[in-house]
Amino acid sequence: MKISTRGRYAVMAMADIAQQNAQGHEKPIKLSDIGARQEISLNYLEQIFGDLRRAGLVSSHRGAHGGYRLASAPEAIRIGDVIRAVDEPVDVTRCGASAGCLSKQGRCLTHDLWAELGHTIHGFLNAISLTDVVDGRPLPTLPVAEPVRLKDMVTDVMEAGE
Amino acid sequence: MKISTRGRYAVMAMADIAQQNAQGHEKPIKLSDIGARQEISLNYLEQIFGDLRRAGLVSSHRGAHGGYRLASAPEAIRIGDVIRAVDEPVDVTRCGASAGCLSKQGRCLTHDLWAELGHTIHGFLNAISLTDVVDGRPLPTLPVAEPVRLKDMVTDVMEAGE
DNA sequence: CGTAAACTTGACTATTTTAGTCGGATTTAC
DNA sequence: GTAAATCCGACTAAAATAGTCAAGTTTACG
Repeated sequence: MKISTRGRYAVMAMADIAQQNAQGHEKPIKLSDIGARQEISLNYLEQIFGDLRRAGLVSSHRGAHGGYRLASAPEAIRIGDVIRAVDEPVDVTRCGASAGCLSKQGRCLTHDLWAELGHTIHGFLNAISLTDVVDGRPLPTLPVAEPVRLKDMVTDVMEAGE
Repeated sequence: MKISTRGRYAVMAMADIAQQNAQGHEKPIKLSDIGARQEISLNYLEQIFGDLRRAGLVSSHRGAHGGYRLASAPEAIRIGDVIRAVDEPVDVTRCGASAGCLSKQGRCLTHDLWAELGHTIHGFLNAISLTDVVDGRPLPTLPVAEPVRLKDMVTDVMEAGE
């Protein structure tokens, strides 16, 4: 249950571009500069930006004085878009409603749980734009109250993990 | 960005026990039965239940007619507890505020983002008990509206991933 | 007592995923 | 035409994942 460096680097790099270069018609940003600022290897960035370009999130300009630009305004690029572009499996469940996993009963009681967890993660990442990140805007918090139950009030078995 | 089978199996197995055996003083459930119902190898289950027992989530009874019981009422066992017990790194960020990653500025603009994502995932999983899962209760949804912006309304670049 | 049924432990292994690296090809500005 | 950049695909090392296996120990029951 962790995020890959690919996904992290992609978001860092996109935020870097947004920060250098707020609007779309500025000059393109070189990967070597991004790599220097964010401490990411150039070769690895090239690989990642291949995905970002194919996903339509950035446009490239080749040759001398080339580089990358955001393909849309940074307010319109959601973090979820970026992660999905580079980090293929954003699945949380692997039993994609296939044979044997009828969400009715018997096996796979937990099917809905994983599906809903996936929705929660996506919902969070889709609610945040590049601009939110570079401006350091307050991020949405999950306003779900933890279920308070008798047992919890008496013992509180472990300290809520974190 | 996916959940491990260890974590999934642990939740499935705990839900299985809760389902067989709603209250704490029933007879213990054998791993071989759980394995048969949930189609999980006995050897693997043994490994997983070692973690669950050490975390205090189940109690074991050895020997003939032995097996496992939930250590608490199923309403008091949160899914987050189960996953944390078997699936050590529930970290989303790996740059734990260490050198070079001052969340102020410059590098690691994204630090707060990953931290908050972690909180969101934990919050979701902590809000759900074993009982919720076995009873198929409606799960909490993230009530965060997706940010609607001009650009989105015009093009909607990709179809929101899923 | 002995035996079978269960948990307990720890070491071992194979597969997959991750996180890169490397070498070269192509495009473009000057 | 040359240097600066993106592009591309194959390759590799390390780590994590998903198990397996063999040998214990404890307990119920006859």
